[in-house]
Amino acid sequence: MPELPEVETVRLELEPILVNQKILSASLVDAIPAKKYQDLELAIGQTIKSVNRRGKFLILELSNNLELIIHLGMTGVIAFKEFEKHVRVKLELENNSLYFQDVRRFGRFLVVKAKDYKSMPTLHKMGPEPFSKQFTNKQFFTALQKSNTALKTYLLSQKPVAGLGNIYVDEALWQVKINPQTKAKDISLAKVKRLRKAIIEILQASIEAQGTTLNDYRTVSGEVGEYANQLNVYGHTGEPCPRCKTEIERIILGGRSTHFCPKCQNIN
DNA sequence: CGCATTTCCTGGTAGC
DNA sequence: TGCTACCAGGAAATGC
Repeated sequence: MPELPEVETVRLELEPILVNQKILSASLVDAIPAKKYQDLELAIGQTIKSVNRRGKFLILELSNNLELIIHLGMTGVIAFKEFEKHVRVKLELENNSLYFQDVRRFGRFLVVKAKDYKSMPTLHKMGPEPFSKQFTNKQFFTALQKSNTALKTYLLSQKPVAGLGNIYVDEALWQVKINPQTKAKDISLAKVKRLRKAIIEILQASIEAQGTTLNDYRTVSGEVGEYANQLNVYGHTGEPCPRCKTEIERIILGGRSTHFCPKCQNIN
């Protein structure tokens, strides 16, 4: 499930291939629901000026003050070769063709006016990038103070910081020994500082491993991400905690699988 | 408005 | 072999 490290891995591969290439055509194949594939015809004839990322969204800057927004959802994969099944978009470029595959249709591929994200509430209200100077201890603490929700659930909202999904939230909270059910506003400043640091370090380490492949995620060149080998709690239900050997528990929080060590991450 | 819950979607798999 | 039931989760939609 692509989160920030997986999307950044894809971005790093796309950037040198796409920048300064013109989009010659855009075709949709079984691209349903239509709402997730809007206005691609506006990209035809435009040149890709830059390949950026905001949280889990890829944002391709086009020459006519438009942006091509791509979200991989759960099963989105981008490549420069044909897929056998589940292709939704083909972009013909000058030097090659980009294909977007999405088995479960959670992904999006659409053109919007630059910086106009009103129709995309998550992107519109997204917190700072974790590697930016805007992501500070003060900002993070202030953001968390605003929410009465379980910390894990609030982190998944993308509001306090961008890019975290189910895997990296569980990993970061285990790293700093915070119970995922703790209310966001109850986290002390000292713990917020450690959590901020852990988030940055874990995301960085995963980018270096080209992300986490559990099932569908692939890099643009078709490789798997190797960070799955470094996960401590996600998907490790019933296995011993790498720190204290207590069995890792799995609960449902905000409708999502949540993995944690009941001893290390005891409610305080 | 905040927060909780439900919905979308399909392949893989467990159980029979 | 084939059927049903269930699970995975990011973001949007809906409900309260």
